[in-house]
Amino acid sequence: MKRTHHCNELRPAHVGQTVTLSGWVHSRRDLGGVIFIDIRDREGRTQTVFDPSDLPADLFARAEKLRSECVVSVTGKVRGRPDGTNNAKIATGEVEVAVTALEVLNMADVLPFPVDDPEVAAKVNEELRLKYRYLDLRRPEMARNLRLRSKAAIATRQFMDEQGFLEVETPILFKSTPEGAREFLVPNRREPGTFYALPQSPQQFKQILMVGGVERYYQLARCFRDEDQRADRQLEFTQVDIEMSFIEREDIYALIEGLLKRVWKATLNADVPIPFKRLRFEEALNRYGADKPETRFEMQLADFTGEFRSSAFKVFSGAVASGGVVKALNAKGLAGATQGQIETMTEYARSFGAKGLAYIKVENGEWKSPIVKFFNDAEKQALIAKLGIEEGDLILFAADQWLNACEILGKIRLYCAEVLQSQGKLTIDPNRFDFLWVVDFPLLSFDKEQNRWYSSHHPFTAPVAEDVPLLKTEPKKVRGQHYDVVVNGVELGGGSIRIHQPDVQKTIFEDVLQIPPEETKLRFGYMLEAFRHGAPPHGGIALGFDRLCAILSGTPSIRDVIAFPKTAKGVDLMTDAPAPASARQLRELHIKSSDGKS
RNA sequence: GGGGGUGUAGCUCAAUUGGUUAGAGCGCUGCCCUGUCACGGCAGAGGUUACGGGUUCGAGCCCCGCCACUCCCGCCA
Repeated sequence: MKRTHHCNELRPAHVGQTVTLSGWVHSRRDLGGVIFIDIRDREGRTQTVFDPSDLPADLFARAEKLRSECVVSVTGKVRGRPDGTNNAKIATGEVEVAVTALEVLNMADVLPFPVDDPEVAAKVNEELRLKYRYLDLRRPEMARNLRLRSKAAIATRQFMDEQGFLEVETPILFKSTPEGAREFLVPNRREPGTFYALPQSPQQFKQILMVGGVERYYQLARCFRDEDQRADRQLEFTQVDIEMSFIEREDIYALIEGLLKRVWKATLNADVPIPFKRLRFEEALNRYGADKPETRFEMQLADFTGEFRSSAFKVFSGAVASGGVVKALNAKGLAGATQGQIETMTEYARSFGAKGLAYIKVENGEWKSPIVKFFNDAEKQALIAKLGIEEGDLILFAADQWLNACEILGKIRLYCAEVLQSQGKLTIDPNRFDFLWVVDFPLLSFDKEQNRWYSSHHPFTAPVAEDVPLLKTEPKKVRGQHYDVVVNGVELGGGSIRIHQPDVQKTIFEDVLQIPPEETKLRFGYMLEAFRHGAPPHGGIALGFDRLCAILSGTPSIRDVIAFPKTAKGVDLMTDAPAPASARQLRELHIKSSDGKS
């Protein structure tokens, strides 16, 4: 037998038993006469003792040769530690195993980076961690993340099963639907010049499943998007994909609240209060400057459009005159912001097309600002009243079209919070989870360059029933039956009630989105046809499972909750994928590469 | 596609204004050590300063190029 107990199991109650532990050499302390070796497995670690007075010389000699991360199996007797030598840092710290037999299952080369010291290991260059991912995964932090992810997946499946959902797998080899994210194409060997595409999401299949009478579908679905990556975006990722028939928005809210409550309980033993708050899209932008508001701190935006409509400060009154708004934010206690910090904020504003960033520093009872000389008393009083201006505050302004002004200050709000946190002036409890729904999104957005409307979410989103008459007259005012679930400023997922009437869907495609009928037929014909054969009303949602796990694990990067993630350029540093294909493979696939490499 | 950051020993980092032989801790190797758990002590090895150019009497440091990683914008229906 290679193991009788795992390495986080032995307690004083086991004293006297003969046990066998298997695992990795976590650390070795060779005192010359006696050697202590901590054996580590995925559960924890246990100290073993090699005492030469009890051991054959050759066994002791082999123990002397062990080094970090060798794989061993040791047998010995559990005993209590001598007085004063307990180790309170580990769960097995009251006992040790007096070794009588050692089997070296495998030696290990010297490590490229340490895995035993959490503080050092956490700082190791990620490039190195990814190249030697198998070592990285041995670190307790990473092992914990994988375990958390597994627990979250199991809790999801149990909950969805209890709620009567069927897990249905949908194809990975799908058809290109050239709208939305760039897709990965897979050449078809059987017919030159034709391609599959990997799905960006199972969206169309899950709707078809509703037409197929499944009624309640879910899947932990792998999705693929060939877009540039971020800390929270990978080329391939997993979403909890859900679709239900005969429901309204409220049913989805209740389902997801129940699901997230279950997942948080199962993984962190945390109690998530439900129901979640709800914020209208417009309100989220007006108050937090984002459609995924971070609500764990206040610092809300205020509106001064009315107050500055006829201001002597032309930047503000001019913005209002051209249909824009004036918004402001009070970063309490940030009057001491450095020039560099102000510059960073100004860059945020510029990246949204603003010319600059107006601000007021309130220091020594004075308003220090290049613009305050343009303000009259009424304007100043309005600022004081609405923003609660006090000594030490930093006031920041955005004057622009509504969405832009909100988003500029939204970005700056988050940046200010970061700075205030680093200065110890703002504390955000890392164990606090602020869930909320963002609702009442506009169904459509206008693309100025192409002079046409496009779907804010996707073209299958149903309009709010009472807004349907506005579709052809005032598209801007039509609200979609769309909803996003947000936690701590992270968009965890989104979904909608779908259009199930073929005529409404056709109107959206052809009249509103102005996709030519023949193209509609080519791209979505099978869906429209399916909807003509008895499509139930339905709706659904997709949750970003990697993001969910990252939140649970308390890490900002989803790479830390994916066993084998890719770099920003889409490279797997361990396997070196992607790699050139052989000439023979290309020939079979009827592919000619134009880069000259193959 | 664009902007910012990083790259020095196996790992984490330092190196004054451009100035001697590029240092430290950990790790590694050897020796010593019977109660350590960040074991301790002594000694030692280990460097194309990512890479390619340039300026200079002299470059880890300045300039140009390039590569990798990373953060952000664009993009992500």
